[in-house]
Amino acid sequence: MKFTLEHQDVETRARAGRIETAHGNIETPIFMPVGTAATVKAVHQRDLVTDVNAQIILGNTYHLYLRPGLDVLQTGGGLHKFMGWEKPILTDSGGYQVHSLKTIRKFLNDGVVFQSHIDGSKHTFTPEAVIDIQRLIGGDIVMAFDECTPYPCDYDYAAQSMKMTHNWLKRCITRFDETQPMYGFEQALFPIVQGSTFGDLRKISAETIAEWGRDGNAIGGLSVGEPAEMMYEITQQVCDILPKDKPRYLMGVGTPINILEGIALGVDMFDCVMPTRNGRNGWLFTKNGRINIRNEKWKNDFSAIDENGVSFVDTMYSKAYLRHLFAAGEMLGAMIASTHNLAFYLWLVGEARLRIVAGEFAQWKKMMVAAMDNKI
RNA sequence: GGGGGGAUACCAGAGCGGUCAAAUGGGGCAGACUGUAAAUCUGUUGGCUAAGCCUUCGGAGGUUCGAAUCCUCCUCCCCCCA
Repeated sequence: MKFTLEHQDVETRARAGRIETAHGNIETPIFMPVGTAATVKAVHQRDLVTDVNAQIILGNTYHLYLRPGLDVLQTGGGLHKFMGWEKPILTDSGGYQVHSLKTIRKFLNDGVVFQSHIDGSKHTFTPEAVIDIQRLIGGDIVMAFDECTPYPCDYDYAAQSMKMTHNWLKRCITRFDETQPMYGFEQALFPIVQGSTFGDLRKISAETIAEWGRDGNAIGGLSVGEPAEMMYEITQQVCDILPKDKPRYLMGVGTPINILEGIALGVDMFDCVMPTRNGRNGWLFTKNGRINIRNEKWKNDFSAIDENGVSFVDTMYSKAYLRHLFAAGEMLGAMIASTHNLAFYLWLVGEARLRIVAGEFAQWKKMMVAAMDNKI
């Protein structure tokens, strides 16, 4: 994997770059649709390419390990082949499940045991196992095993958790470097900065992660409920420590405004379930703010879903029609909304890139944040 | 012609003397959602000058301290037998 920094904004820390992978290039800043279980929910792989303009998507170690399982994935030739997706894939390690499945997991001395949310069976995830699984899944970028700490989080817990994540990282790197990819193309391992909301811990963690000199670096443990300003503050602090010549990935972020702010702080990669999950729940993101398409006010509004939208669904269907689909519980509603939201997110980061290159990012960002910061 | 059952809020449907402005679903309205245990979850759903009051359980009258609940008549629906 190779990262080239192409433009550095002068007014902000924003940058434009290019990541080269075996499955094609990624122009940064980029948003990566989340496809946990070998599907970006409610969106065809074809539409992700032709309409959403996705350049890379996510998969999830924990979920894919449980279903379809490693045998199927290996026999199917890895995740790309299995799901019919030829562009890059990043797999999350299961570190987020350590956080979100806290009621059905326990820490062990050398990892975590999960009780499957599907059938209750027990499965042990060590750093080594997580690397082995990600080798088998075959993502272009794989993530180190970490604990995504909750918010709020007391200092002692955060410090201890950070130490554990650093320890796990060392073991992940050892395992990664002593094993080979299984499908004939290169994989890259990204470590993850933790430290919760504590500046001194974040500093230690960012420096520790930077020293490993991996192909890219991630910031985890944010967007878990803390105020946005706190998230920005930590992101800035960490970005200033992480190497400039490697991509920076802010995990799990966020709203369109979060993403613009993140770009301004020097983040290159983002992912979030919001465009798809909120889309399935009737929430649309637009340049002028967000709308809840289920609201009665759209009942007789036959105007395009998004007159200025870049997706084919935006002008093909009306608000009244989309509202009807949600009211009727028709699955096409979720598909249209998800496609729209993802296309908007990808447009947003693509436009940000153009503005960075043109030297007008700061001004454009200010205008966009003001325009999007409301409910229509 | 004879016998029986029933009418409850937007819909369906509990309740069968006071603890009933009335269970529960559905529908309606609104909200939440940030490395996906989510096509999920939550709130709300008679009115008002709102810790109280007013009008509601097919219609009219009655019994009772008190009626959606008991009685009488009326209207309308459904089932069974001829």
